[in-house]
Amino acid sequence: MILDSETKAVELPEDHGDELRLWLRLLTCTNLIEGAVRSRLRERFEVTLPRFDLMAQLDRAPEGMTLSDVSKRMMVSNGNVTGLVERLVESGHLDRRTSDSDRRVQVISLTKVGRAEFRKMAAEHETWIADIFSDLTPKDVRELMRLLAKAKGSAQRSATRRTG
Amino acid sequence: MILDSETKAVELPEDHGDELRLWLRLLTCTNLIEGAVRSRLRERFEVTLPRFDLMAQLDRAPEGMTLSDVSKRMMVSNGNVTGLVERLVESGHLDRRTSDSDRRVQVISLTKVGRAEFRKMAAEHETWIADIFSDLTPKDVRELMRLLAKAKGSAQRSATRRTG
DNA sequence: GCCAAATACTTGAAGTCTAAAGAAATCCGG
DNA sequence: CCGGATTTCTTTAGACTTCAAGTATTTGGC
Repeated sequence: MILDSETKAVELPEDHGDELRLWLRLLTCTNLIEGAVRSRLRERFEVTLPRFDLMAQLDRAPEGMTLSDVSKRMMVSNGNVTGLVERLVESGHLDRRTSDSDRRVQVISLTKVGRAEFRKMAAEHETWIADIFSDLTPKDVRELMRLLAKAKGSAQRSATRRTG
Repeated sequence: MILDSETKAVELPEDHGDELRLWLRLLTCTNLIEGAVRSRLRERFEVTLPRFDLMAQLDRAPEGMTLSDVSKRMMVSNGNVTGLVERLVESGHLDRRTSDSDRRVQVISLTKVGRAEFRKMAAEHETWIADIFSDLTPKDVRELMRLLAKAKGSAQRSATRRTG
């Protein structure tokens, strides 16, 4: 057995328990925070997390974004964005117009009302996040940023290996 | 202004941008991995992530779990678990029985088929996760585990402060 | 024992999400 | 400039999710 393991003559089931535990912890951590943010958004502003996220994307793009861009940025399906935008246009938070140069493309942007509401929510949202992470030192934050960036890169390369 | 800032006589808007960026990175990282796992589960086993997660919980509890326990562990609502279990019982992966000691309680457990199928999926799942994190050194993994544990604790204390 | 409170679960309405198929417009090789 | 490939978006079916309200059961104070 030791020989096998050293020579790699046969594939023994390797132990990947640590990676699995890391993944579960990452997931738990994210779900915990996501749940807190979700319920606070609902309580304080009666808005859902997906709507807030969509508005956050648009707040950074004053000239608007196409649905495809939003879809990529938010890492959700195209069809999902269609419905989400539908409801936000309906409620007066978003404007939507067909691109002049390409009639397939829909460009969406925040309305004045939408932007004002988002800014109010975002300011408070930022304090929630700060409170949630308040036990972390600045060094912890930097270190987490660094390691998560590395993990993200690793995951992306893994995805590339899979799909080509 | 400097005086104000030092004496804390007035509340200036503090900069929590780092924490916000950390949260966004955490979310991106998790979504990326979750998406990869989701599509692989679908491709290889035609199973959804929530079903896999539920079976994973039950695999660790040979004697079964109550719906409430599952709900807490998975951090999802009770109503959600009801539907999820419904479909897995339907497909023959889960057994469900009413507790003898408390007729409000439903105890669910994996069927023989369900357990066998899960074990097969879990083995492969573990290799996916290992591949996704393969650029991380063992030290990176340990460090991430430590920092995420700290972040989790911080988030939990934050939630406690909010709800009492 | 009785009854209010708490607990465990289900149901219902609305929203979010995916994958897959379809419609419309553009692109591009010939 | 034609026609197939590609891109962008919508639609559809089915699953998942939350919250809130409702049902059944147990618990605990009296």
